[in-house]
Amino acid sequence: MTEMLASARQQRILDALREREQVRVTSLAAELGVSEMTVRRDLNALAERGALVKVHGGATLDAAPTSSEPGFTHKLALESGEKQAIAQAAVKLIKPGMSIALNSGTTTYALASQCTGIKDLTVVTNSPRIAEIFYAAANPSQNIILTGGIRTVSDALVGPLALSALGQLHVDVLFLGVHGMTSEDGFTTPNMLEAQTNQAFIRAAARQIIVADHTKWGVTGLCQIAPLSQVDALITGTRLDGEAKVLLRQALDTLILA
Amino acid sequence: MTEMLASARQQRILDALREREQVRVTSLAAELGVSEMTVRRDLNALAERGALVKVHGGATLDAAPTSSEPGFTHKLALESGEKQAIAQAAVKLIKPGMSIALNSGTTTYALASQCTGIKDLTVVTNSPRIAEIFYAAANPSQNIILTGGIRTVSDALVGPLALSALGQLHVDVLFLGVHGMTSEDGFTTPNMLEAQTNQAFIRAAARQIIVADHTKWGVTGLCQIAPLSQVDALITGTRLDGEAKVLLRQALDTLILA
DNA sequence: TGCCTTCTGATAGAATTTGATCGAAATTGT
DNA sequence: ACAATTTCGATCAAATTCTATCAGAAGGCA
Repeated sequence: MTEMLASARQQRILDALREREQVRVTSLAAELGVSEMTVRRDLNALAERGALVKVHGGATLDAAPTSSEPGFTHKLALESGEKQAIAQAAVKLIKPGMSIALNSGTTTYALASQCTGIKDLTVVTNSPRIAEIFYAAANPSQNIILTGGIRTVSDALVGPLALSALGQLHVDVLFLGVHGMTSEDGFTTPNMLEAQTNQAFIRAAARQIIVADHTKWGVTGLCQIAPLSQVDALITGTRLDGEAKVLLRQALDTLILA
Repeated sequence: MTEMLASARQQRILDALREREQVRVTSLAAELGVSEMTVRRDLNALAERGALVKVHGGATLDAAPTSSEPGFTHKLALESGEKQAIAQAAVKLIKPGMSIALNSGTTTYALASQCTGIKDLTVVTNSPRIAEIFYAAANPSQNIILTGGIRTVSDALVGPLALSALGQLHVDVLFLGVHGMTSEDGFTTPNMLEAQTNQAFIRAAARQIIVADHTKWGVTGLCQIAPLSQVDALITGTRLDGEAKVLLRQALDTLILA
């Protein structure tokens, strides 16, 4: 049997790995007809490039089960009638020439996809996906600013860079999506870094408008973004429960039911 | 057997390559009835054109074992053999645990798509599309930092936010794609804001490595990023003309021909 | 024919790859 | 916890491959 090129041998190791999840040095040496030392060197080379992970006796694919991230599907945001209604109510508040901010979230995503036609709009967002909507629309009169930072699983850029960026910016209106809201705990989110970033959003905006469907009421996330009274308005769905309406009207200047 | 034209011989090498995926110098020399030296020269010529990638002992169509992973490979940047070879040479310089920076560009994009498997890698980039490669790969040991800013048509985030972000960061190695390079004008780009951002990239990195295919030599863009001497190394294709090699070897510590 | 350019082959030294060996380290069984 | 077994990494020598360089062969042109 003719000898095999080193690169081909490494390719076969990866193929075997994908098929078997796990390979042993001894069996690879036998299968490939080379010494164990050579197999070890190949595994080292591949591991150095991150193509596999070495374990005692062989190698395995980078386990990384990547716990099913809830994700963020295009549909999810746009299929919901309530989110669409909220977005429609919100977009009426946006006029040409304004500057707005949108944090990452499915409701703000729905709002963004209704804003691409507005002239002379400046948009600040920490969501690459929301930014992508505007990039794709390529409206030359619009100015899209992405905050930078590290991305969370829910597509939000957070961390020092995001905070630093938001500290340098001021917008007319912020539309903020949240994960939960209650009378006692205010607006909350499950991610501490996102909460911090959202607080920076609030400081950067002259007016704060929360956009949240009715299912968010009564939910408390890990970390508070702000008490109810700290924002100017809330846009939510008509299905919101009656008691909640009363409590929200007390705490907020404006409650819009879409 | 009548002798064969050089071009016909190279064509037969390509045919054999398409059929077998891999060819070795010794067997080609025997099959074609020429010396190994001639085969090597043919392989070099074909590699310069990007038609194949040389490996020890022979050549392959696409030697990057990592690129065999099915998935998110945007053809546009990845189809060029020369860019692939440059990316392949560059990725060898990246070790697990390092922090790297990638500016926006097709060559850095090709490099990024070969880096998704490297463990404990921190990546700073101003390209949403490069960031997206890493987001999609979702390697939990990797840390992806997007600089923020305003996006140019060439997918680069620029402006005050980008500069501010890069001013706060320090990475081990920068891989910088450029639009042009000449002896007199150094590395250049047609966009002034990108030039400014790229300068910030250079300041943020302990080592600067330019990645550019041979077509960039002799081209001068609107705005200078840096003189040749300001960077540590250049990775380019072997097709680079001889005089350029001399000039670059004078100006740079390291010239890598991939 | 004589000269020049291009291609090819040969050679030598450098670089890479491979296999073997051996002590160190890790795993397993008791 | 201890010993036996297996596996790992470092090192050296051999083999293979690569690059650089020189010399000869083939073809074009005056």
